[in-house]
Amino acid sequence: MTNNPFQDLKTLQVKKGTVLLAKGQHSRYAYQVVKGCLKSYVEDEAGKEHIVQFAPEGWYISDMNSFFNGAEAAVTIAAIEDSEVLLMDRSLHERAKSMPQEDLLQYLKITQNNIIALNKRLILLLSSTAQERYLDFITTYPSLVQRLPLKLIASYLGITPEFLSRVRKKLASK
Amino acid sequence: MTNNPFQDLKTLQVKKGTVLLAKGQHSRYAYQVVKGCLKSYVEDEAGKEHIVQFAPEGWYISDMNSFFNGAEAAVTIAAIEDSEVLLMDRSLHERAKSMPQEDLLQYLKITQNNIIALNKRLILLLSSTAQERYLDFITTYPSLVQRLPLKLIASYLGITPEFLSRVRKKLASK
DNA sequence: CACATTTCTTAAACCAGATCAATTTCTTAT
DNA sequence: ATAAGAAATTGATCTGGTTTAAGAAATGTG
Repeated sequence: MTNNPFQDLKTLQVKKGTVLLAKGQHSRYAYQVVKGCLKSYVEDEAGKEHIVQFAPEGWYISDMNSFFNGAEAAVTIAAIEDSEVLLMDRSLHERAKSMPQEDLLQYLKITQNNIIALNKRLILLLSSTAQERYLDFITTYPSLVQRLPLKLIASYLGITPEFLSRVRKKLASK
Repeated sequence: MTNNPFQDLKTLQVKKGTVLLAKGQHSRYAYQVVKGCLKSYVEDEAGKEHIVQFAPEGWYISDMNSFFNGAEAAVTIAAIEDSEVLLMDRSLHERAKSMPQEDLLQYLKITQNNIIALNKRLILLLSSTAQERYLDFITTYPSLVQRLPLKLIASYLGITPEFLSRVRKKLASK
């Protein structure tokens, strides 16, 4: 995002694997990724990780319910590459109240795009097979396919790495 | 929602089954439900219906990508009960640009709550069994459980009516 | 009221995707 | 370079949920 409505942000360098927000914590920050890539995820009872979101360069990531409403974070946010992130403090969000109209509208726009993306993902999960979701992923996020380990993509798609491997094999044989 | 930022809305009475927005159309309106209940859904290749959202009294429903960005609607919106809805015209949304700060913030808040709910649903779909999702549904939307046919709830949960029936039988036997 | 239509349930066969376990790449650090 | 761990593939087996089909219960409608 050029022309960021939040100008006075602190930069943070994090190593791959660093946890920026752990489930259950109260989130003080939202993160904008300048370089590298973050993920947010939940763990089920069996300890299996399910990826909610990837955030490569230019993307925001946070636990919105925690960041906006002070709730306990439902997700964990961690770096999957060495990354550089901008910290957007809750107080900055509070300051939205006194933000210029134009910045507020841009903020609103970002939020709306977020909803649109979430809705698309929801529809895919509800109505498509694993193969269809994978095909959508590689066309929607071609650069991420190159970059991310397949097991993370599988987790995002809601399938096991083993099954993704089979899906890919089947696609390759065509 | 009390204190609606959009005051000058037109009311519409619709019979059960009425389609307010069909997939592929350009959505002119977002709908606020005053009475009754709407649904938005997609159909897969097999013609099976998958419910994206229910909108009972007080809820908003629209195809955001169509409403905000003029895209073709991905979902169909229809009444599942005789309903009364408020029409929020695109032009009203455009007028956000000249909206008082306070109204814009309220608008933003609604949008953020929407994201939070979508995220919760996504996490449930990714990490829970059909039974867990049903249990969450009956605690989160107890009034809808009374009111809606089970086959619609099954569609919302991402399972077949037959399997929901089995889940309920299993739960009842405890 | 009776009849039609839709909804809900039950059961058996079936399938997409999971699990478990072993093997083969691919990374990464030393 | 090489060792060691992590990622990816493959095969065998299993399971949560689907499909198909049929009957039972509820709901609407002339």
